[in-house]
Amino acid sequence: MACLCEAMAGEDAHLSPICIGNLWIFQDLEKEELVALSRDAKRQQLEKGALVFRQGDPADEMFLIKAGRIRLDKVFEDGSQLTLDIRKAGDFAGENMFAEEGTYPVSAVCMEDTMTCGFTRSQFEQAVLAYPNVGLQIIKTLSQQIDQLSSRVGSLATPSIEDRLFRVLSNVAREHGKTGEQGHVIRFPLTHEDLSFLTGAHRVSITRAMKALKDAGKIILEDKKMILPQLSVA
Amino acid sequence: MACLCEAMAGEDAHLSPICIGNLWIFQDLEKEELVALSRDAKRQQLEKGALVFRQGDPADEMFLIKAGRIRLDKVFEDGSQLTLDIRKAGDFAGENMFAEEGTYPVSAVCMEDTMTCGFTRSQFEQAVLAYPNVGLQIIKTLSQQIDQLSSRVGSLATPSIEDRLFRVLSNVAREHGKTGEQGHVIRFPLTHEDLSFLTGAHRVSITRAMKALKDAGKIILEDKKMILPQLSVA
DNA sequence: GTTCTTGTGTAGCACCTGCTACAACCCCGT
DNA sequence: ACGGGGTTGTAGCAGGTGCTACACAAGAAC
Repeated sequence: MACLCEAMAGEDAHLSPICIGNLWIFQDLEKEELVALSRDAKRQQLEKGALVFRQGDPADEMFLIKAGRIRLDKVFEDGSQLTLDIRKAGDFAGENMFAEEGTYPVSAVCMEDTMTCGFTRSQFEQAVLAYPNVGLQIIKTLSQQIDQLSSRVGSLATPSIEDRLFRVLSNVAREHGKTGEQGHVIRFPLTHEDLSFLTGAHRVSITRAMKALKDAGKIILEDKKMILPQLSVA
Repeated sequence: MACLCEAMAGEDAHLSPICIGNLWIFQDLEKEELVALSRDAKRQQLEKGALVFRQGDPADEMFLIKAGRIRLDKVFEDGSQLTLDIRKAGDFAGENMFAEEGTYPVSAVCMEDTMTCGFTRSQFEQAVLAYPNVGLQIIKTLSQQIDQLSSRVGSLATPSIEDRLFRVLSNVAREHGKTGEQGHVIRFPLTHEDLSFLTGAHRVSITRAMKALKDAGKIILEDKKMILPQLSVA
């Protein structure tokens, strides 16, 4: 099935091969349904730094990331900020719309130029009711997210910043990294400030910990890439 | 509908009013279906300290907590231990069985004498396929869990133990507490060791932080209950 | 090139936390 | 009443972390 996104983005865009048309979640939908969903989906092109949605906004839409990378930031009552997750092309953002409450608990910030494909809650609910297997697929996806979040909770509970940082980097590498000869490789830049929001640690402490990890050989910096040699097994 | 659990547990048991028969998740099931599910469900009575399931065990069953309280513990590669969540009567445990992998990522420990009602993955999948709305309900539940976990990630990112502890207690109070005149009240005992596993902090640091919170008037200890006065609004 | 911005590295200090050790306490069963 | 196990509280020390301030490097904009 032809993907409308390609037509919109142009030929030069690096789109995720995953389109609503061939997305595994919708594998059981009938052709007419797919066409309908695909037609109604709202495409959006956003450049680096733009917000897909803002924490506190009413949540009635969910986004498939066609290209780019999105950071999920949460600001707490005391003003502290934290990055809960980083999503890549093929992932979702805004799945919180399933909950009844109706506001996004985080802000979605584009870390790169990004293209999204949006669906409303009602579109999804109709799809689930018509094709129960769609529901099962989503349930599995959400379960996996819970697993990831649990592991993230574990990372943050580590007292030592160095260990904490390494765990966070390992998670990022597993999610976004490609497995090279030397281990997992993170191919996009993460500033020390980014990492401080991911670990909940002070920026300067990150610099210290990074130096320690480099000296210990646990990470290798090349160009703008980061290599985690010890992660080859996991 | 009569609840088979009551017959099993006896009249004196303090059961959750929520039974598989009247559980909101299954509100749309036909009577025969309910009877079938209810009949096939495996009841289990466990005393304090017992394990419902163990981290690493193959996960093909999910448990509705009829009575009691269950702690979800995770042990990490480095040996450190952490309590990810506390579930009460009416909640689920083991929803990770939805993910494909097939092993529980945590251990479920009974904090009190507990009664559970177990369902297998296939039972659930059949129910979802037959009654799509069941799938929607589960999706919403899982979404809410993701929200909770996110807030937990935020709690653990706080550098100050005192703040971290207070956030953790607030979460527990919101989940398990009853709203009294003075604010939220936690009615079951939590040892400092329990709290250290919940916050990822040293036991002695918990004692220090508890003292500070008491002195600051943020928490009040009475008998075995804990009162959070400032949480009246949230 | 120059300037501005953003990111990185270093230094030093106050404070907090982890850790060990031990004392006091409470509850429970004998 | 008397132990005994588990829980809570106190003390002191070493080390790590947060924080501020500043110097330096890299890259973008002009």
